[in-house]
Amino acid sequence: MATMKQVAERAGVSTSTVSHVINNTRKVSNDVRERVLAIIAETRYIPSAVARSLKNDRTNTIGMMVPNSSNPYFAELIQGIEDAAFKLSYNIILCNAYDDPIKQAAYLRVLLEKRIDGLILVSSGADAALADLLRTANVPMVLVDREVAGVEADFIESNHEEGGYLATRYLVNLGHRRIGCVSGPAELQPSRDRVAGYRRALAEAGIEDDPAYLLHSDFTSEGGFNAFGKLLALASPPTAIFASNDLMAIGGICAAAEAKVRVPQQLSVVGYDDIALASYSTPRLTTVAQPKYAMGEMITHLLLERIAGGHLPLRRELLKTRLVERQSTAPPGHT
Amino acid sequence: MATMKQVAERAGVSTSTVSHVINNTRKVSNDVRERVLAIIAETRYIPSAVARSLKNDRTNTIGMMVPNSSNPYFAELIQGIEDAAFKLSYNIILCNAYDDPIKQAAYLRVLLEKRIDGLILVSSGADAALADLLRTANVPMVLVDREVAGVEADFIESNHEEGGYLATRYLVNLGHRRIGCVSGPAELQPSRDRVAGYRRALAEAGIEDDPAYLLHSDFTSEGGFNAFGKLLALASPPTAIFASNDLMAIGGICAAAEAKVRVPQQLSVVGYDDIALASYSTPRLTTVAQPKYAMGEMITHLLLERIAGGHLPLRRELLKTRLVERQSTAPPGHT
DNA sequence: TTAACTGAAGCAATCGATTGCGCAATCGAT
DNA sequence: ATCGATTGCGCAATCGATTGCTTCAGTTAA
Repeated sequence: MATMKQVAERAGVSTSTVSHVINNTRKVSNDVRERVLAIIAETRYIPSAVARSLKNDRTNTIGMMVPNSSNPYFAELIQGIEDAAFKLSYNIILCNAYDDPIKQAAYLRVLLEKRIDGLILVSSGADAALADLLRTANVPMVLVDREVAGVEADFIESNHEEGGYLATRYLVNLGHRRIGCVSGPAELQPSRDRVAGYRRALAEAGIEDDPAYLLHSDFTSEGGFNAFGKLLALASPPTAIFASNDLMAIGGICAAAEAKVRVPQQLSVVGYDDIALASYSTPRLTTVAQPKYAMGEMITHLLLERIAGGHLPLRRELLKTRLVERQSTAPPGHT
Repeated sequence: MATMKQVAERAGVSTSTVSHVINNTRKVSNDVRERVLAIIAETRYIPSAVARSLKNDRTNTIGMMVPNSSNPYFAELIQGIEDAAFKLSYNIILCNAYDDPIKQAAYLRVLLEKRIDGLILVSSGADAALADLLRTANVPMVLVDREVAGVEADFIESNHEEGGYLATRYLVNLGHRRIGCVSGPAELQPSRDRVAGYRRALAEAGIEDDPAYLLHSDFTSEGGFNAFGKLLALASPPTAIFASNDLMAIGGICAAAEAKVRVPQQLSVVGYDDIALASYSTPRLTTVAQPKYAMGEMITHLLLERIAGGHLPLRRELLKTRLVERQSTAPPGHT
């Protein structure tokens, strides 16, 4: 691979000049500029970002740590982020922590060695050491969905409580009284928030909340399948279920079908996230939409502001959710 | 951020020594080693991978270009790759080209500037310039699923023709004669291969293949929805449809439901890819499984061999597919 | 006692860019 | 013709590691 020095020699100029024609950073005579460009084309020279980064102390790279990019929610979120980043000429290094704090810490270390300019973290859990590392690394950072104890940083999430509330209230308004909830892992704050919203809607409707109707599961279709199976096997099963994400809802609908329970006629289901597939699953899924793409853009812009520096106050964004009515819900007893 | 030089000074040794204790690359007395390690811990020194890369000419980073990581097929493939890479201490820079050759070229350029050690490319189309760039960049590379004209590189894909054949033969064996096919974009070789397999199975069964039964669409659930809608609106609609990926199959099942066509009783559907959700969609989707995770591992290992160098012969791997029978298929006219 | 070794650690060049400083040539004005 | 201003470029230090070569002190053998 050609280097700038070689280009300079062949063009009979100094490396400064080559550098300046590449970066348009000071006036170069047309004559020389064209000569240099010709040599660059001829030698197929490609500047080294690593050398540049060493000098500049910027890599134009941002690290993105997520629990699992196979979850469409994260996949779609990543898209928004990556799109926005691309426009601003930043690249994304993607890391899947698989909800494993050890793996997360290992990745984080690598990201810091690679001198990422900023970090987007959807945490898979963190101990004191991690928080300490994060704090002293002093890398611009935005936290998404899950806060990290002991770390102060910009934080973005959608309003999970409101989402849970909207979903449940919708079911209540349809006339349901026996409303189950399949929540995500109990230790995750978003799960808890959604459950809180669920409870608020129940309370508001004067419905006593039956602990048997609340199950925790992981955020997978398999988890949803199993949890729905349990709820439907109850002596007095719910007539509606709020699932904490669309994957679980879809898995749950499968469980219902196998239990010969028809959705939405005998069981209404509301999901969460509004992944692309929700519009085309069978039946089309009523769900709480998180503005994923917009979130992705906002996350990116927030992070880049942080990177740009200045002493901005800590930000905390709570984005609105929205109920999308489709066909997995109906009044109870409907046929 | 502390530098190695600062660590060296505080420990009263030279940077060489610090470097050697960090990398375990030559003997250092216990005395000195411990002193250095103590200073490293105290100053929270983190070595700079960018400086190291400049010297070493290796970044331990591999670039991954895919059309769209929101497609669960790619998302799951990426997981396999990322997992394997992590174990071998490589990181992935993820790039979504969105089937846009311009964007792909722009990304590629950036990846080359960043001096990735290797490239995994699921191409979104390439012109001569791109092929030229790829060839002269001379970066270790493995192509996945889609070849690039004018570029010689290792190539991995699953046996799409066989997959199409397996799916269709299965439908034939169930007794179907009117079998539709919703293929992916016509310009993609995997789409064409799957269609070829479909045709082979039809021919083998002595079924004339009706051009009206073959539709092309993009690889999304929306595309599948629309295409199925058209097939079902035919005067003599198919009793079974082979969809070229699971997203399209799921979207198609939604279209069937809205057309009051019951799956599998009135319409059998076979998908392709076996994404995680296929097991839990309604009905559970019969599909052709691609060994995504294994492919991901193989891709990674192949690429790392390439990176390690030596003049290995060009490789070309065609992985076996497998039909997974679930509940979206049944004999025709079945009730 | 001395020459030959061995073990431990330092020196300094190097990787490929960026950029402040300085120099020479040309220009315009008087 | 002279002088200050302007234009166009080159020199060389620098970013933070890695590593071949050297040096120095302490051992061992003769």
